[in-house]
Amino acid sequence: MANKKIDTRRRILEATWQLLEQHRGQGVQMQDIARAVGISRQALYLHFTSRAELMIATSRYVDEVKGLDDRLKQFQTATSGIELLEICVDVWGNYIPEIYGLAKALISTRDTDDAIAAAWNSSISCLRDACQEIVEMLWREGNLASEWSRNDAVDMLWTMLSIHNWEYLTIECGWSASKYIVWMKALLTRSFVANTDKDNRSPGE
Amino acid sequence: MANKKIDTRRRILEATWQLLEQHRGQGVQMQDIARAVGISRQALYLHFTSRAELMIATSRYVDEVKGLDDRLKQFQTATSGIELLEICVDVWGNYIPEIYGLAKALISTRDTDDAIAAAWNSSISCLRDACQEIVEMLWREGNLASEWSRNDAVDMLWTMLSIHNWEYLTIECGWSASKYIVWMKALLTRSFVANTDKDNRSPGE
DNA sequence: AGGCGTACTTGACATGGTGTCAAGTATTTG
DNA sequence: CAAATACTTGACACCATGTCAAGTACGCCT
Repeated sequence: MANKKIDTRRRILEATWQLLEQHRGQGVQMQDIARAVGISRQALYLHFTSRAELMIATSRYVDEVKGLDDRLKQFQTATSGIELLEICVDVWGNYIPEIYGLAKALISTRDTDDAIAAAWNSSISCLRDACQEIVEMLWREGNLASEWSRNDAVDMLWTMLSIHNWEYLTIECGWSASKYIVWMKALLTRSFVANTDKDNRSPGE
Repeated sequence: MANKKIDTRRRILEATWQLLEQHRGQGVQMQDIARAVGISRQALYLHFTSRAELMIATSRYVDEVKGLDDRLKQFQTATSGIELLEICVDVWGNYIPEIYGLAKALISTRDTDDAIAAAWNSSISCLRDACQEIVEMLWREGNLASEWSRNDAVDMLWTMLSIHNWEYLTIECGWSASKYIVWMKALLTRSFVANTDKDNRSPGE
């Protein structure tokens, strides 16, 4: 069958992902990946020209399999900016644990590899888009907290949702993934939404 | 003079810091440091047993020279939790640009080197302490936004002030250091302080 | 069955940065 | 003068990535 090569390629991608997740993106060598697949180290280079390319391909593979894009489509069910914000934190907060290792590996090498930096940016651009949508919707409703310009709000919201912040809270502070979701929602709602609960401030201020 | 070695050591630390800042903590090799000092690469090992030790020593040197600890002593002038929070963001926001390169270098190697991880942690522990103080003071005044437990608030506040967030906003989003300070203050005040401006909620809820 | 191509193996070797070692040198100090 | 100090130089080991050449195992086609 002509598909043997394609099949091996897939097994490499799968193994790479698994290993990265298991080791939180650190200390995974070409050696280890080859061993996990059951082929020689050199054979990896028959499928990917370099470690960087393998990483990028893995990122694309995971995008396909896990589909953050698709998940964010749940957005279409939202009827308000606040709801949009909450769905986004839900989706994102549930997504991160599945790709954390890979993400960490990409992030730590992007400083030295432009191709990886580009791959990473394109892979999370949909999060940035989501932030934009949220801010836009809040603003249209007059619910964007008054002090924020729309651009600044997008920047800040996007920064708040960075994987690093998830890492600090869950790994360093020991929060569970669901605790992260609950409190990140609370923080973002307080920070970006003008009218919370009974609290009725005039948007003028 | 018996101080020649000590003097060289100081020049190495200074050069290391300079180079790290210039290159944002990336791609600085032992080679480059030696060249900057005007000694041979091997001579570095007469002063520091490894790259990691040099990094740690540099971190301590910068701590001494720049003294985040001391700067945070301005805290004693604060009369309210809100003021404390604002001073903290001021001090921290003005401090980060001076140590960003070094911090980035430490952060990126701490995953693989326990000694560096420990050094980094101890070096920013005073920030964590400051967060604790702020939350404590807000809470005593009844100004800690009601939904937060004190521990969770400290975790979240500390996360918000991470260097990564500064990096995202200034380097990726192009914000100036002072814009960071202004908006980070705005965000944190909105997020953690119960009574902003004319808004007078009972602290009970 | 014979021949061919694909997918892989094996061993060797280049590269680049870190770290070590031994021998040598220049300057200072008692 | 002699010994100690601070450094130089050249060589080499280590480790992960990446390359190369020669060999092998297997399926497929006629």
